[in-house]
Amino acid sequence: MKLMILDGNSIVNRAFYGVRSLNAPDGTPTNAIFGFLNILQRMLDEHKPDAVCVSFDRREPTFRHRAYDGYKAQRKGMPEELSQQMPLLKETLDAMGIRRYELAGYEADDILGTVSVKCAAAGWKCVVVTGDKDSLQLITDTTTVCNVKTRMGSTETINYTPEVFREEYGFDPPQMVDLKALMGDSSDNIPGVPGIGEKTALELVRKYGTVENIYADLSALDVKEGVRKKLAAGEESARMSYWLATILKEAPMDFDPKDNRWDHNYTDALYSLFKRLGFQKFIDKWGLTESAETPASEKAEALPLTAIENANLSDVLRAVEDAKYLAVDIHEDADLLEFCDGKAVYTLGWNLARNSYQTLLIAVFSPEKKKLGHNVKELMNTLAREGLSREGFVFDTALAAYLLDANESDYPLSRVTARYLGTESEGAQAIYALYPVLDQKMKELSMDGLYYDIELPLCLVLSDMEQAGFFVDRDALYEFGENLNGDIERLQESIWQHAGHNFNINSPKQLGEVLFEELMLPSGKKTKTGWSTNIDVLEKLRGKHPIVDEVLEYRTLTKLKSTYAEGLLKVIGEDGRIRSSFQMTVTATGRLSSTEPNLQNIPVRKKLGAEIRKMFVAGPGMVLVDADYSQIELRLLAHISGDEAMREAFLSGEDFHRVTASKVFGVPLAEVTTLQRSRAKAVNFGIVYGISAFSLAQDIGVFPNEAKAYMDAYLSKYHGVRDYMEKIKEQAKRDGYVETLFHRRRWLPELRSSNFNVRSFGERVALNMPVQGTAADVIKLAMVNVHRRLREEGLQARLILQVHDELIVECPESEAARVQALLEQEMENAVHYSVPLLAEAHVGHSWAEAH
DNA sequence: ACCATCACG
DNA sequence: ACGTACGTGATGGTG
Repeated sequence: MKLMILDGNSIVNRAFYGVRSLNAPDGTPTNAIFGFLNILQRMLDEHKPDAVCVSFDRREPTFRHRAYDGYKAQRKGMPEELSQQMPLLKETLDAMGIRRYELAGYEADDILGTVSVKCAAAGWKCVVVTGDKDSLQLITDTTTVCNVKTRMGSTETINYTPEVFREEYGFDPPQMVDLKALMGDSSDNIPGVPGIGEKTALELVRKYGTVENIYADLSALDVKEGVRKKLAAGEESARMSYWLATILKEAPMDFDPKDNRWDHNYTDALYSLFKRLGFQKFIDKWGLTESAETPASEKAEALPLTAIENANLSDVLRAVEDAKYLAVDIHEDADLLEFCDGKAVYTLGWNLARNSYQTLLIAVFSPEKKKLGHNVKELMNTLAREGLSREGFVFDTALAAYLLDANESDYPLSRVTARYLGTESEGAQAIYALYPVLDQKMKELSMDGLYYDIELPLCLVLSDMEQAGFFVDRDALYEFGENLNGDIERLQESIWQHAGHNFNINSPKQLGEVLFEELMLPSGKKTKTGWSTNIDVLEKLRGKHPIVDEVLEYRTLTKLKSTYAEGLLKVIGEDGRIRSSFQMTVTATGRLSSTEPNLQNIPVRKKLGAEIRKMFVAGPGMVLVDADYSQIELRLLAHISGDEAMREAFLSGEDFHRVTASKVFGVPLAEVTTLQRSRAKAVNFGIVYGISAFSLAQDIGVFPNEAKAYMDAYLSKYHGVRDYMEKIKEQAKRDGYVETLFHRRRWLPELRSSNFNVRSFGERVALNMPVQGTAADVIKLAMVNVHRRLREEGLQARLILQVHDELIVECPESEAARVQALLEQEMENAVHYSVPLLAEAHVGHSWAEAH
């Protein structure tokens, strides 16, 4: 027999921070309950226990508080959003028939300890489910501890048996107490020994076993003097911590595992409770049915479904005519057209619709008819292929969901409804129901301007760009690829010769073996799944062996051959144009991305690669106009931070990297050397990314202390930037998100991580996102304005590509000068900030020429 | 499916 | 003491 006990407080906390923003239809937050149930379900599936129960902390002080004033003194109360979910969670467990245990004066941990011992006495196995490491001390042959981690939305578990524990820690489970006694635990306010961190504590426990042994004879320990001193000074604290960290196994409670037997014995109340919470997912999954007492008003309202094929067409047309707005859903793969006017859902096969229902389609997709969609840009592409109008879209539910949380990997309708309606539904009715909810949220978060004036109008701009495509000189590209063959083969032969045998040079594994084991090249240190052979490593090996240069060149050439020559040739259309797809809901910062193919990473930095851009050309009789922003991110940083020195540098019109170099190196502007300028440039970029001195050093090839001196000089000259860096991190920690000047938001769950690296990453993102994101907002706005003006002014010019700070327009030669001016004007005047934005446009027949 | 690598801003 | 720059996508190798 097996009993599973969950550490209620610990799991609900994990759930709260792991699942964001979920509300019941009445607005009550439900994310913690939802997450808890997901974890519970997973644990039930995984462990298949015969009995289940949950332990909770109580508010009253415990025996530990009474004995030690500092204990959890600084424990923060739960966030309001979580504490209001606790009674509902308990109600849910009651309705599920799962027992709860709480004990005044004791913690949930003590209940876990006591229950695990009572299970053992009764001959039961016990599984303790918790998100904390403390309970690992309870592991025995009959008690396993299942540690639950939520990592950015997904849940991972580790089942600790005594063997697994020993493997990871190098000592036995009860010694967890000794470890905590030495290292302490800041979240529980267990002090440990001042000055002793995790590393040292682990080492001590592995070597000496217990606190008792360590203090039996301090002088006999084989440790550094400093450690011995800290141990001596901290003895009292260590003994107190030992006691605080020890989980009690004989809390005064009546407990018999038999009383907790559970086999999906839900009560009637569960259905109506889940209805109230909007947990349709669990109602469906667990096959819950309505009990007699559920009020009729709470039933889900499925609108009547009309199959248009069998209906009176004039009735349908009248409904379309009368509708204030229509939610529209097209699935070409499933051959389905569906729309909803709030009163009924109408369906029709898409192929049938496009072949035999033109009148209806024209009515539904007339520019005047207000429409809602999910992924409107895709919908527009479908309509464009049918020659239908793409105007009149007033809402895109996927786009709104992306603005509300840009961290999701994608936004299927079912996920969006689950999150914002609490019911997992799909189709036109779901889109219709989402509209008022998401529109309201846009306004609440002040995103309505960004949403309605930029993102939504951008759908049509991007749809046009995707339709247009970029003309490519197919023959030249083919020849370029073929011309690489000779060199690639020559390099391959020579590399094999050096190695003394044939091997796959494209395999980092095989290459690593050749370089570092056979040729015994030095400093093959970087490892993860083997030797690292990336460009940084190889650059350092230059000159040590002729094979190195050859491998680097081989890599360059094969990259060009496979990704660019062969890769692009595969996707050139019959008309000689390449049509990329621009993704609006992918990046966390608000940038676009480009796929199938990616036209935002066409080579330019190296000479040979840049050849490729000569093959991206204007169509016959046309030219390209290419405009890019000059240092838009640094200009925005100057504006956002309000740094006076940085603003002045831009206003002066001088070369900004040169000015920076002059400040950092303390030399007159005219005396700045090329090297100084390039280092200052690296610092400028690094600052935008939230760099460390170490990485800057790595980047520019100086010692870290020198890099640090540069950064210190930089931040003292641009002290507004330093203040901004502090301020934004503070704000991000307080609010849990950062935003752009247009209120585009990025949530930063990383800042709450207990992992140093994850947290540091969150801080760098907090610095970078407002800058990178605002630049994305600005160019998107410029695109919308450019697109509108080109049409208003009756030009044939068309936007065909955006590369983050660059726009490319294709137009008849006769329009070139006008388009050039128009682009510069719209890009520079998209916004007016305290630092001017500069854009420069060039005309040419190829991308290389116009850039 | 995941990693390593490398192309871009 | 940690481990070392933000944001993407395509490719080839590997298990």
